[in-house]
Amino acid sequence: MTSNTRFSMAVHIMTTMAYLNQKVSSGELSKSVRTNPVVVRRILGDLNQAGLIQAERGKTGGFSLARKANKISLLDVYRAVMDDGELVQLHDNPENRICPVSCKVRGVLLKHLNKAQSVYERELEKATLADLEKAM
Amino acid sequence: MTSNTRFSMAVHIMTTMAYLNQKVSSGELSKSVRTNPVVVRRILGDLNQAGLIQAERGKTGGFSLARKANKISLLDVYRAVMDDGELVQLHDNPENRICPVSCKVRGVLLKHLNKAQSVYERELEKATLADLEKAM
DNA sequence: TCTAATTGTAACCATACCGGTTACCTATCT
DNA sequence: AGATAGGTAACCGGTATGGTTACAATTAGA
Repeated sequence: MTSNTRFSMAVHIMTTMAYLNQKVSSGELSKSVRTNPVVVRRILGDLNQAGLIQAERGKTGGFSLARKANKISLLDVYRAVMDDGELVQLHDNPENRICPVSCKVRGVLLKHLNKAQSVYERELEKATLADLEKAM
Repeated sequence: MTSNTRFSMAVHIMTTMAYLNQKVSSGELSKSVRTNPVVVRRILGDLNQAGLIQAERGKTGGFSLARKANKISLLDVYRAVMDDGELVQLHDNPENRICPVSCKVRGVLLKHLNKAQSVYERELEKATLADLEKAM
């Protein structure tokens, strides 16, 4: 394991919600994703905190989208679910002060990575749950 | 751990090689990265297989860039070092055949992820080791 | 020919993280 | 009160990662 497929599952969950277009329980969603309801609820918790869904407790409880599907982008979902949204990590070994490269590389590399991530995110922003739902 | 910082280390290593502009041993490189020489050699192995560097064995052995620094992009390094170059993984739970979303989401999502990754990589392609080396 | 320095690998380890699972509390409707 | 749902904490097994040790293979040079 270790690959972090939460974003993929979150999109699956959200698309299912957009598709059904009514209140859904974590149990039902877990059947579509084919995993444990607790796993689904954990992800739904993040989506809820991000304000992308509404959660109702108690009997007859369940989850529904907080906005129309065409107003929720893949980037919204990505940000809600990925704690550290960095696609690529820097190594964090201590600097070797007598080596200029050791002191400066990461800063310079980070700028390029940030730019790349920015265009990546702008791409995710273009697609909405409505786009996905239409393709189902 | 578990974050996969090999790309960052590889860029560090390659930039150091561009900066010094002469044959370097894994021992020297490891001092700049501040890690174990074996870790450096493992990464150098990938870079070598990708044809980005040349390795010489034996006493007086060491590593040098296979091309000029302005002909090696960050994407070259990324591809050399990341086995599975996918920035984001799909979950691989089995499909629920009676649910259209379960059957189709991943395919549709994958298209968007591929497009996003494509622009990400095009961005990495723009920067070369020469650009990084100049900033040291 | 012998020695020293270096690359190339295999093996092993501790750590961290992930998704799955169980268990239980809380909230809410009937 | 009972049933059904969300919310969360705790724990587990599997696995990837970077670090480390050890050692074989290669090569230059005394």
